Amino acid sequence: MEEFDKSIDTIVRDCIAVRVRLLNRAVTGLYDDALRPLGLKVSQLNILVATAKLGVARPAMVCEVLHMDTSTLSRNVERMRKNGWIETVAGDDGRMQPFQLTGRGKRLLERAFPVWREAQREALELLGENGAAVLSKIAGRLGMRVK
Amino acid sequence: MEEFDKSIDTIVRDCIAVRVRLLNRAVTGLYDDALRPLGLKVSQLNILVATAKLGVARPAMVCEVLHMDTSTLSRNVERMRKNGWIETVAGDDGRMQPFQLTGRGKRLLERAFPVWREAQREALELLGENGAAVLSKIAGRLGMRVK
DNA sequence: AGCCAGTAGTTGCATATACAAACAATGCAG
DNA sequence: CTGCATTGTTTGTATATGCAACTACTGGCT
Repeated sequence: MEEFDKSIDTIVRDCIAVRVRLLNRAVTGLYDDALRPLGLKVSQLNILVATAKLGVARPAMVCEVLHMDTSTLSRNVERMRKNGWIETVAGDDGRMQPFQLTGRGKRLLERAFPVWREAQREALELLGENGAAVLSKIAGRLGMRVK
Repeated sequence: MEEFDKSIDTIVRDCIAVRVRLLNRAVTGLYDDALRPLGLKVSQLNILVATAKLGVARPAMVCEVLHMDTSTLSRNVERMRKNGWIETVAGDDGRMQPFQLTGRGKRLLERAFPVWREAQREALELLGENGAAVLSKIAGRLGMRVK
């Protein structure tokens, strides 16, 4: 077999990025489908949850926890602010743009919880208990610790 | 503790989507960083590899293997066609838009291979042998089989 | 006070992603 | 052989994502 074909087969057989991205599309779709009736996407749910957990959240904090680019979050926050789910609050340092949940955002989260649980059940079925455990360990390795 | 806070903690502690998406960002970044000097993104590499493997690829086939929306692929293909990496070929069925690698696309893939290997090494370090094995099993469960 | 390096966020640009709707070609039912 | 359901792809629209460049603010150094 040609050298080229060997390389291709290696990538097809082993590439971690292909699999992670595939899994991401599948799992994201699972949650997005479930949340669609609420007009919410799982990406936004993640941010709402992080905000709820933090009380008053600063963009840099959320980005660090979620390994997300600040520009990505910036636009997400803007959309969610427009939706009335979060509101910016004044901070002592003028550079910061801290934000927190609104009452409406909190009510949305309450409605989202049972929906999330069902999607979570399906995702767990896909990954298996072991898969979920391994995933948690890897995520922890990436510094995802939310106390 | 309030019911609301319990729900939030449950999501923070267990949510599979958060972790999968976090891992996706981290791993995609790893490969994208490595491939940047080639002007190539890992998403495009995936498609080039699939195309190389298939010889003549039809959008629907690639989408099925990668669990990707056809519209997503459509735009990717268009970009890569503009870059001269792939070319559309005539098919017997007029609805289909089959495509294949160009010489230039093949040469790009050849140059990409050693770069991929290095990113793959880093990704493997992040996931661990066990993590990679578990991931493969899950991906297989999603129907990712490329013979 | 005034400059400047560092820090926090936002904006410009490009790609990635998906749902829904439009489009195009096929093939079958009558 | 004509209408129509089916199939394969593209387009419209919206969100997600990240790099690079920019803006805004702070705090220290002089």
